[in-house]
Amino acid sequence: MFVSTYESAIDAKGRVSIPAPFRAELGGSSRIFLWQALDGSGCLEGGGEALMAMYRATLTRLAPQSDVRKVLVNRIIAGSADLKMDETGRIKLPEDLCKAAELEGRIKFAGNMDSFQIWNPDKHAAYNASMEAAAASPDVMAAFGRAYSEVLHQQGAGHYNGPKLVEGGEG
Amino acid sequence: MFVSTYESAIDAKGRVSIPAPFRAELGGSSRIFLWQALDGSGCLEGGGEALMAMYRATLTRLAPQSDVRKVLVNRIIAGSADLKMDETGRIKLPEDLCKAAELEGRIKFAGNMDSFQIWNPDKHAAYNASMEAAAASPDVMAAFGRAYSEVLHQQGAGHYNGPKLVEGGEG
DNA sequence: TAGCTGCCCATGATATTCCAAATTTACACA
DNA sequence: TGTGTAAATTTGGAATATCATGGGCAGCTA
Repeated sequence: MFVSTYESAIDAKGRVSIPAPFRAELGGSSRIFLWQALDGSGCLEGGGEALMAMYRATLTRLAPQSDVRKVLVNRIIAGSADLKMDETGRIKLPEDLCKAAELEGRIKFAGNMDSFQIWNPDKHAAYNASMEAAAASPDVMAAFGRAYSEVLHQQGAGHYNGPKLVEGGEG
Repeated sequence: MFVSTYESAIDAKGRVSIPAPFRAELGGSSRIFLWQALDGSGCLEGGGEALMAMYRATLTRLAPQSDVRKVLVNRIIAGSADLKMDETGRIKLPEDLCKAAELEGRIKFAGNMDSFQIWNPDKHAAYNASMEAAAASPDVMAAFGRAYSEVLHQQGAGHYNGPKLVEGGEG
């Protein structure tokens, strides 16, 4: 799982180092997909072959000529850059994606569970601030609590059954 | 899987280079099929032998004299150009398909999972814009979220059971 | 014979790979 | 707890390979 936030820099050639913990999450593959986040937040979203395989399976479930599928295929499949990390774990960010997300100089990598995000640092700070404010809302915590309970029931017949649930990965 | 979007040019002889990543996706075969997209979007759709084999199997499942089968055979089988890439990965676009899709000068190759599309750049930009607007719709994200959950459930029997869910493939 | 087509090579631009230095982080030992 | 050593990671830059594209030539077709 992609966790935590890291800062990195774009060098003169447009290359950026993927944070080492995120690289480990890619499972040895050096292929990375990047696209503009669908929510209009202005960041890029990215993942590896595993995520793209999941998305492919997801999109295949949607009706072939449906508007929803067309939109998602356009944004995620056609809209993705298909990149390859070099030996030292760097990728070259495509010009158009940099422009779309206003990336220049330094950038932020933010974990997003199955995927990660790439942010303009200023935008990320603003986003963080809005999230911090929203987190105080009782609705948020209530929804979280309900979902958490459901998962507990589903997994262990109502009881927590070990650290495996949250640790997730091997070393 | 055909992913990402690439730009290419039609040269004086009517030739276009297939983007190298798409060539790789054709699995060594130099045979390419091209036809007008069925959805009326005005682009061409194309693929290799693998896709055509899938289509053949699909069409064979339909009742022999059914209208549906006739229509699809007419559009996809009879309507296809059967092209061969040269040594440098180029094909010659047939006149009629160029005219139908208004291709001239520069064109766009857009990945479409199992197939790819060929677009007039202006039309593609307009299509992208409409897709981007539609992507913001809550309905689209909701449909995507539901389908994604279903895939997760299918793979993990409804509970989170470690990183396998996102690793998905072989190493 | 003229035009089209397929095949070949040349070339510039771009991207990828490789090498090496600098910085940071982790670890062991005092 | 502080310090030194080792490892890993992040950088910078250059060499190399790949790719898109233009043009030439021979053979086929009309």
